[in-house]
Amino acid sequence: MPERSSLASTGFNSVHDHDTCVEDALSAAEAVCLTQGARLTSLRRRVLELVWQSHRPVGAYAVLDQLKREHRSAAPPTVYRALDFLLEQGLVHRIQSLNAFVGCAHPDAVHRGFFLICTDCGDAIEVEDKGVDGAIIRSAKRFGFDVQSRTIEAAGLCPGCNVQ
Amino acid sequence: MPERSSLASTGFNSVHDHDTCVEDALSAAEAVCLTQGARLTSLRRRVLELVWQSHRPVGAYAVLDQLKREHRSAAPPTVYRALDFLLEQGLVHRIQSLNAFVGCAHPDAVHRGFFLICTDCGDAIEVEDKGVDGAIIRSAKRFGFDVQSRTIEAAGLCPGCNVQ
DNA sequence: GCAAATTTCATTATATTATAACATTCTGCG
DNA sequence: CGCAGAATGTTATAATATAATGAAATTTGC
Repeated sequence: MPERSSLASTGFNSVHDHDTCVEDALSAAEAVCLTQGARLTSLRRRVLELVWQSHRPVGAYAVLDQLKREHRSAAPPTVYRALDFLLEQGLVHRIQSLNAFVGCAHPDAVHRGFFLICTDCGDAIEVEDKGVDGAIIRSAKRFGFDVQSRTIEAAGLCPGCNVQ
Repeated sequence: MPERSSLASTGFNSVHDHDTCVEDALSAAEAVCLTQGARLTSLRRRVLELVWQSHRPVGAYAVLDQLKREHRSAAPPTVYRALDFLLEQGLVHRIQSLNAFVGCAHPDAVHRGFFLICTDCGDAIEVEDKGVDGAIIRSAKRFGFDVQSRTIEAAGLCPGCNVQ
């Protein structure tokens, strides 16, 4: 049974303070929504913030548990609707192999990233790599397959957890 | 709501008869289990067969619905235990983006395949491509990340469904 | 400003996917 | 046979996600 309320941060890929990351992400989100004419309501903003409070992918119900503390009416649809909005805007990603969500590291740029997920500490980093995407597209083309979206997730050990 | 009992085949990548594929897969499964000293019981064999009766990924409960027709005591653990066994033996794969399962096209060989999943007809094909895997490994190495398993799934339109 | 239209959110219920826990049966083997 | 371990039966429940309906808030057009 996975723990459901671990929103603490570790961040094996941190280059700077995590709180700063979250602030940056929220600012970027405001900008994206302004550009798109999308409404980043306080509820949606708060959900984004909760997702961002960890480098780890967090489950919808872990977010819900947090949200309930300050928002009595919060229920599953509350969180799922907010997450759907954030997914649409490209502000969060879904990690299919974990049924969990993580803040998007590059919400303003078009990107085709993938995830490295540490099986030990649970942290996930989003990696940009045209090579991976290109290889998939080329491979698909050989079958006449028109790729529209990708799910690329690698599980393993991050440098911090991979001690000898 | 996805239909739960559509075990019919279409197979956009078929090079030969699908029934033959299933027979081949079952024979290969027997061989693999013999080699591994694993017990392909009639229940497990039947679950593998049900999974194979479609090129489409099938949900555990769709398999269960079928299984119940001939096996009154079948319950969720029945199917999940059989699927776990088949996954361990590399005889089926899990499609994370669909919470579904599909027969492995190459159960006897070590492989690092990925999936092309048609959003229209639902068919999935398993593609072998060292380039994709290599690109991921290289990318991970730059972060000092040790990759142990991958989930690579591309959704889009297969040639049959991608008509102009 | 104000009413209509639209979007967002609340609320309740339920669907879908997956596992826990323990009992029973089966199988291989000495 | 009779034991040990594996496989399956059985019941219950956990974890994830959505349906459906109505109320409230926000935007839009006038």
